[in-house]
Amino acid sequence: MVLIKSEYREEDLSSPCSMSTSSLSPPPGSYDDEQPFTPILQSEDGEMTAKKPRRNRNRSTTKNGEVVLKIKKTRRLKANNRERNRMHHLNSALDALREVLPTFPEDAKLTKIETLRFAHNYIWALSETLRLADQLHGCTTSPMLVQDSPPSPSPSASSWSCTSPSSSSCGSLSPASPASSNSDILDYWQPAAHHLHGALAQQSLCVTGTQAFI
DNA sequence: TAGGCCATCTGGTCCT
DNA sequence: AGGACCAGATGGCCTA
Repeated sequence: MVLIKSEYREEDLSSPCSMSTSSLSPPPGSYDDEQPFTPILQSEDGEMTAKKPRRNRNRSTTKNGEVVLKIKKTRRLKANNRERNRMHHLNSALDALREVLPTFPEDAKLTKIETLRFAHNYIWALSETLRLADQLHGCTTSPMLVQDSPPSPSPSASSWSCTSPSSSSCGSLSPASPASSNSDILDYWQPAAHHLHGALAQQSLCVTGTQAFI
C-alpha cells in the first residue's frame, strides 16, 4: 500500500482547473505506445500445457497488458497530483513572500518573477541600511539614514540588483525582467525605502538583523 | 490579436 | 521502487 501525501484527492483531477487537453489525449510515446505484452504474463499460470488453447493465452496477455497500462496510468495520475501539490506549495511560499513585501498600491499583486526580484532587492536594501546604521555607531533615528544612504538606482547603474552582495545571482535574475527598467526599479525601490524607514523608526533603529528579518 | 503570465501535464533524472 | 525536482510543452485568461 502506497501512502500518498498529496492533499488533493482523485476528484480534484476532474476539476476544470486541472483539466487540459494533454490529459485527454496522451502524447506520442506515452501509455498507448506501450507494448501490451510483458514477461509477467508468461508466468501467471504455471500450469499451462500444450493442450491449453492458444486463445486463452492471448486473452490472458491482453488482460495483463491492460493491467500494466492501468498501473502506469495510476502512477502518472499520482505523479501529476504530487506535482500539482508541489507547485501549490511553491505558490503558497511565494504568497507568503508577497505578504512581507511592501507594495503600493496595497492590492497590487506582483508576478512571480517580480516578487523574487523585489525580494532580492528589498533584502539587500535592508542589509545595506543596517550596515550603514552600524557605521554611524549611534543607533539614532535619522530620516536621512534611509533616504540618503542606499545607493540610488541611478541611470548609470547597469543593474540595481547587481550591486547587491549576492551579485553572482544577478545574471539569472536581471535579464528580460519586467522590473529591469529604471522606472520600474524606482517603482520598487521607493515603496521599499518608505517602508524601511517606517519600520526602522518604529524600532528606534536598534535592531539586529535577526530581530528585524526573522 | 500578440504577448505575458499562469496552471497543469509529462517524461527524464536524481535521491532516499 | 517511489518520491522530489526539473524543464519543456500546451492551453487558458487577461491586457495593451
